[in-house]
This record gives sequence, C-alpha cells and structure tokens, in this order.
Amino acid sequence: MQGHDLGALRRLNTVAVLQALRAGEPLTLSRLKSATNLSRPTLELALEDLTTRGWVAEAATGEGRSPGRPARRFRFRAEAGRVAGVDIGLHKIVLTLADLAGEVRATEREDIDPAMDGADRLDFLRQRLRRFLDDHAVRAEELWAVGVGVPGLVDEAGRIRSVIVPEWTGLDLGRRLSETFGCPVIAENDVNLAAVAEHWRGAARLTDDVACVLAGRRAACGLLLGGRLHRGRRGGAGELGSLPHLGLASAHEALQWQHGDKEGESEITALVRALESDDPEAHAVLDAYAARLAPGIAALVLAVDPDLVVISGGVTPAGQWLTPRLTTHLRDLTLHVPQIAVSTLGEPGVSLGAVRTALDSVDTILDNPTGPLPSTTR
Amino acid sequence: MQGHDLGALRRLNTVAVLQALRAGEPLTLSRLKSATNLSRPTLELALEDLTTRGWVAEAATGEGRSPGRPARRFRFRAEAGRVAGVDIGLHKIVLTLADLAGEVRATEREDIDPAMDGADRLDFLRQRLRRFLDDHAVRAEELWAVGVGVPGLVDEAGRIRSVIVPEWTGLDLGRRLSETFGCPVIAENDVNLAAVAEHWRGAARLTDDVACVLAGRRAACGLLLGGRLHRGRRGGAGELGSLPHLGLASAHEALQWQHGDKEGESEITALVRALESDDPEAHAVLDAYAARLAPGIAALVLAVDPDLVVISGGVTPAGQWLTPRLTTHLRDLTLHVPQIAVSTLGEPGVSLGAVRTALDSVDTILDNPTGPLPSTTR
DNA sequence: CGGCATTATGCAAGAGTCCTGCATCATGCA
DNA sequence: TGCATGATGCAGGACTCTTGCATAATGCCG
Repeated sequence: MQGHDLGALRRLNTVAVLQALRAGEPLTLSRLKSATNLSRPTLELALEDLTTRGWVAEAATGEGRSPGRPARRFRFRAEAGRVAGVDIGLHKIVLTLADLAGEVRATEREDIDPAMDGADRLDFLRQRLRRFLDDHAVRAEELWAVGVGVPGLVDEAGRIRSVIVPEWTGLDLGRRLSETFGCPVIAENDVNLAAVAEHWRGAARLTDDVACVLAGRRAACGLLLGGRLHRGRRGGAGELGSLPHLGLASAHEALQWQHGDKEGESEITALVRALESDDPEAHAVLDAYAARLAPGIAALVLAVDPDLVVISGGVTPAGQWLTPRLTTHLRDLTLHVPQIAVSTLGEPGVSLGAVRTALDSVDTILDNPTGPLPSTTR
Repeated sequence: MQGHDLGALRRLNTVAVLQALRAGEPLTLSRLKSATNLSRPTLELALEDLTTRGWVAEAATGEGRSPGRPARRFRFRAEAGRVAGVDIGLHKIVLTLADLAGEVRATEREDIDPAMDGADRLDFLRQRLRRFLDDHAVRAEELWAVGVGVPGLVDEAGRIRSVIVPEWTGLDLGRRLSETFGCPVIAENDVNLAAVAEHWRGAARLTDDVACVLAGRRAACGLLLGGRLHRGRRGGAGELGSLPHLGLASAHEALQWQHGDKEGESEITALVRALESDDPEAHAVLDAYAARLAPGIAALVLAVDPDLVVISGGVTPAGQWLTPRLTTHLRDLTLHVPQIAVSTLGEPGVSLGAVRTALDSVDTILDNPTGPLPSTTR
C-alpha cells in the first residue's frame, strides 16, 4: 500500500468520473455528483481534463423532461478507440471488432482447413486480422488491445499448450502478435473466454461463480470464481477430461445421430429436429449423453460449488432438452444441484470474451494511479 | 468507484503508514518515507494522529549502527487489542489468543464428549471462550474480533450446515456469539481455516492457489484461490467426498492399523512407528490409502489446478511417507502433478486460521476510507 | 406575454493537504 | 575540537477540494 499525492488524488477522481460515464448513458453534472460524491467545480475540472484528452465529449441535451434550465450532458467517447477479439479454433476463425464501450461494430467468420499446420495457421491469423482491421478502417493508433482465444491451455506467462494445434505448444502468441499489431495482445484458453463472455453479456450475468462447460467433440470447462477468471497453475483448471473415473473425454460418443434426412444437414441439427418432433430415440440418445456428462460435471460442482453451470459448445442447440436431464442425473451425484443454463451467446461467445479481455487490458492502463492520465490519441 | 476528498486522502495516507508499520519491524521516518512515498512532514502528522489514537508508539532507538543523529523509531502497537480464534470440533475445542499483529499469546485445548448435543455444545463454547478471555485478562473493549472454525459448511450469510453436529444446521453462530462477546464473530468451515492458516504461516506461504486436504476420518478440502478463500455457493466447495465414483468418503477404511503394541497409543502413532522401522506391511497400508485418496485429489487438481496441495488432518504424522506415494498415484491420473506438502501447523492450524480471519475482519474497519480512523480505545 | 419555481452554471473565497527547502540539532569519527 | 552525516523543526508555496452566493436558462401557470 502506497501513499498518495495531491496529484494522485486528482487522477483518482478523474478516473472515477470516467468510470461513472463509462458505465452507460450520458450523465449530467448532478448525476455525476451523486455517482462520485464530488463537488461540481471538481467535476467540471475533471471533465475539462477528460475532454481535452479525448475521453469525454458533451452529448446532446436530453429531452427536457424536468423543469428548470436544461443540464449539459457528458458521454464517454467509446469511438475513441477500438479493441478486437479473435477466436481461432481448429475449424474456424471468428473476428470481432468493438469500441471502448464494448459495443460490437463488426463480426466476421471463416472456415479453416483443420489440417492447416501451426506455422501456416499463425500466418493466417495475422493476415486475416490485418485485413479485418483494414476493411473497417481501423488505424494502428486506434487499436488499443486484442484478445485471442485459442484451443489449448495458456499459462500465466502466456505460453500455449495445445493438443489440437500441437505445433503451437510453447508459443507465446500474445507477444508475437503484439509486435505485429503494436498493442497488447492477450492469448487465453477459448473455454475460459466463453465463461468470461457469458458472465459479461450472456447467461451468467447475475452471478460471480460460474463454470462454463464446453460440451461437444471436446470436453473442457472455464471457471470464473469471485467474478475473476481462475486459470490455475499453467492454465489447467477445469480440465476434467483426463480423469478416466469420470469418463468425460468419451462422453461425446453417446451423441451419435445418423438419422439425418436432409442432405448437408449437420448431426446436431438433425437431432434437434428429431427432439422437436418428440422422437423417443432422440430423447434416449440425449439422456445417455447427459448420463455420461454427469459424473464429470458433478466432480466440478463438488470441487468449486458454482452458482451456475453454463452449457456451451456443439450441443447448445439441444440445450433446452439437455439441461433437465442433466439436472436429474446430477441429483444422484451431488449434494446441491446448481442452476444449469444454456449458453445464450453460442459460437460468437469466445470472440466476445476475447473482446472483454482486451477491454480489461485497457482498464489496467487507466487504473494505474501513477503517471499522467493517457490521451486517446497516442 | 467513488471520488475522494482531501479528508479521505489524509485517511488513506494515514492507513498506508499504519500498514507499513504493521508489516513488521519498527521503522524510522526515512524508512517510512521510502515505503510510502510520502514526505516527512506528512509522515509526522500521520504518526502524531496514529499515536493519539493508540495505534502507534515510539520504540526505543535501535543500535546506532549508522553515523549521524540517531533516528526515532515507530512501531505498531500490537498490544492495543486482542483477537481470538476458536476451533470447535466433534472431539475437542482449541482456543487461541493473539494480538493485533497476529502474534499468539496463549493457546488452550480441551477434549469434548463427542455425544454432547448442539445446544450444550454452544453453551460450552461460550463458557470456555469467556473463561479463556478472563484467564488472560482480556477486557471486553480490548477484544476486536473472534473467528470460529466449525465442522460443517458455512454459507455466505453465516448459516451452518453440518452432519457432524446436526443440531447446528441453520444456526447463525457468528451473530449469536457476537451478541455475547460484543465484537464481530466470524464462523467458517474448519478445513477452509486450515487452508487460510497454511497460507499465512504454514506450508503454503509461497503460493496463492492452494488446496488443503483434510485426510483422516473425515475427507474434505479447503480452497484458497488467488489468495482468497473460495467458499462456493453455500460454502460447499471442495466437498468431493460425496461423489461415489471417486471413493473419497471411504478412503479412511484402508488406513486400519491394529498392530499397536503399547497401551493407550493411537492408531496413527503406532503406524508411524511401524513406518519408521520400515515395516513392509505398514508401507502397504499407507500405499493402499494413497491409492484410494488419489482419484478424489486428482478430480480436485484437474478442476482447480492448484499450485500446491497440503495434506492435513489425522494422517499428518505419516505425511512424509504419504506424499511420495500420493504423487506416484496422481501421476497416472492427472496431466500435471502439483506440489504436495504436509501441513506444518498440525492440529492448531484451524484455530490459527480463525485468528487470521478475525484479523481480516479488523482490517476491513481500517480499509474503509469513509468515516474517521478509529481509536484503539473504543 | 410575464412572473415564478426550478434547475444549471459562473465565480470567488476559504479551508485543508501536500511538498520543497533551509537552518538547526545530535551523533560518530578523525 | 572540527567535520561529515543523517535527523529534526519550521516556514513558504502550490495544489486540490468544498461551500456559498449571484446569475442564467427553461417550463409552468395565470
């Protein structure tokens, strides 16, 4: 714990004003006053400072609902910068562009040849992100941070360990890309990012202890405990797939469904259609899958006792039928069955979590009380 | 995030000075200056304030090693208050008295009749704590907080759920006792407190992600993640005992050892003696126990991936033989075998963790930036 | 259309906190 | 005894926050 200077006090107060404005709607001085407990002259000075640095602008006066002189309103200049979120999996890449308020400005998805090797994949990622930024006229100095979700574990130092893209094991993807794009790039396990996203804007907004279970070809889990991502030593938290007693790794075998009538229809879509028409065989398949998933989830629930388990991944479309079955099976295995919800974000969740991680990295710049408040034009 | 006025700044700085002194040795003004980044006049004002409020006193000047005028030295008045830690189990009660620096001043242990019911047990706890405080001349206004470890889960609201003392289920022990003793009383699961204690002063001082496994008649686990206690919804984190796939609840059956020669010697003491004399049968028993413990610990390790697993509870005396066997068995079950250590605190660990929890509760009073800095004489 | 209540804004005065810098004091060493 | 070294005492100055009053702009009502 450090002592604070008068200058630090002012910086602290200025950031407090900025945070209040970032939270949402444009605010008048009166509202800022009650939000920050600061006096009006102090607020005016802080706002002037923030305005010259490009963080804040005066908004149009709101509709004059109240009597009296209309108040000026100030807003956070979300357009002052951009962050990007990338989800690079085995089969696809998803790119998301957002402003500093986290508002999504553009999204793009493209299939990848699963056979593409690690080096080509890195080049591909670089090239597509570069093109994506160019397409949306993002200048280098506008880009504040990038988050990247990868299919593998990422340790605290940023090094990857992946069985899906084995050549990336040992790679410090963040450092490599940050050299290319001239801003912080944070690599993170994709399931962890899905958990972050569900907590931010998905099914887990109301709780701070969430386990996000990826159920599909892969079985993995992201943990958000106390509102913060829990990685564990070397990023291995939630990797229950490898314990044979629980049979999580092979659970997907129970999800076979070859009854697709229509050409080109995916297995899960066909299964969902069968479920919708109350096909008893389809329900039996889903129940068997739930039964094989249950011990692994039970171990997770007993270990960390989350408020909520979010089911995401390939089975998401069948989620509404899966959750009650899962609840039934869990009742036999755990003391307390947690709430179970289906991902509301689906596939774009990972790249949205990557955006959130990038925004967190921007926040650390602002939270640092020493040094001057940065400007938006760097 | 709130704005701060000049008064809050001063309070912030004063607390920073106090924290610097709390950390350890008495400090001179120069050392405080480098520790807090504050100027000398500011430090002097803060120290005067802290002195009149009773938090700080001038210490004897250290041995004049350096040239120049000898500097005054200031120290935290740890004797300005007391906190107590209690561990009430099925078979025993342990009481610990400490000063505000966490220095232990007294400890007491007493057996309890395991058949004692919930109501009598609460009275017993009250009476023994009262007597313990009287014996050591702790006046009511000197006692700042009490921590209590109980054999059961404690939810966020402070309510207990226990199978060991079933009558306590639903009890808000903290509120009840705080009315009796006139200070905050925090109830917490005993294994959680063991984890806190090992992190504070035991085997887990160097790491912030720790699982503390209670191995003995009971099987339970306390989790400290990111340096903070992780309770989970309703305090159920780490309760892997109930999952039959892992067989943790019945593991203790493998630990039978009836070969005690000496009268009155406990089972574990006899086993340790046999291990010391390289009795192959004793080693086989321990190996079988490790094998039955391993799947549960593996599930925990895969779920949260801690840096360190601390083994505590009844088997602690045999820990040095248990840990290598456990490591061997875990190697087959997990990707990464974490470090495994034996509790260095043993049985008093829980009450020491209770002391730490009580001290944390004192800290929250100091950390609150609004309102005046409290005095030690309330 | 004009007065009134209501709310926002401009400006100055006042109080509080922190830092810098110089002179002074106390000790160890030559 | 003189000197270097580091601690202490005491202003002066700079900065920040708050309070309070006068003024400006709007909606409402007569």
